[in-house]
Amino acid sequence: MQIATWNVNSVRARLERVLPWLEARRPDVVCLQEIKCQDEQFPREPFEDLGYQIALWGQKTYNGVAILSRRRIEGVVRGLVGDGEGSEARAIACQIDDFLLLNLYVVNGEKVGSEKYAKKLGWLERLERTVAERFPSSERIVLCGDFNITFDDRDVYDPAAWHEKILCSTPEREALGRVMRLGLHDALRKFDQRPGVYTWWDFRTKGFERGQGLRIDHFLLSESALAACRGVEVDLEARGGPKPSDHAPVLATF
DNA sequence: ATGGTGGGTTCCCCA
Repeated sequence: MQIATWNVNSVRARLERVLPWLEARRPDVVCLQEIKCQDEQFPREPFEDLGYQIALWGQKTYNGVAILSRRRIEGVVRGLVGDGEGSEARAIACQIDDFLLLNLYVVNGEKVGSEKYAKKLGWLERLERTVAERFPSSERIVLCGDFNITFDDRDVYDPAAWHEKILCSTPEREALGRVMRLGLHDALRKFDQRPGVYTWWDFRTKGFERGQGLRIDHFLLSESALAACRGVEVDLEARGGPKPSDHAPVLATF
């Protein structure tokens, strides 16, 4: 079983990259973030034609998350504990086989100390409550998506330049750490301890062309899921070529 | 220190 996560930065704008990629890689499950469309605007047919069921929580213009699965999707839950009417579409959960899956698009936070930064920390607190209440660590838990947080300097191309900047600040890392402490493990680090594994590169600075990226897309697994995990791979090829997303897909094999 | 690009919307926001 292979599960992928990919911030596609608009599913409609990315169709010509995502569909051939699905045909080539054929992952069983794909968690998409930033689909940037409402439910009724989601291009269902081409995915269904490839054999995928779809669970989604769309939103106009911003955010939006979707789960594609070749295996039966059960028990779909949108949002986090404490989400109200009008909450942003940033989280969707379901069960597939014996995996409890939570697909996340964490608030970016813009700038340390900003209003959006405070919102990010508040959202992460609700993520912590959600995992504590709905994702018992005794189960096979898979949290994946765009966390918009690096774990440590190995995830950052220029740690000095990014020191205490957004995506790298101590309060963000500690907030994510409190989620991890509920019994989750950073799956990539089971297989690769080296610095320089990145999943996102800024368009504006031509980050990918310069090899300047950050690792902010993660697979966080409970103990039993981690034990079943056989590998985690970033597909760099998908970040190159015409009209790419600014994120590469990450695949976990079980 | 600033702005660069890219996506979606609507005359600008978000990343």
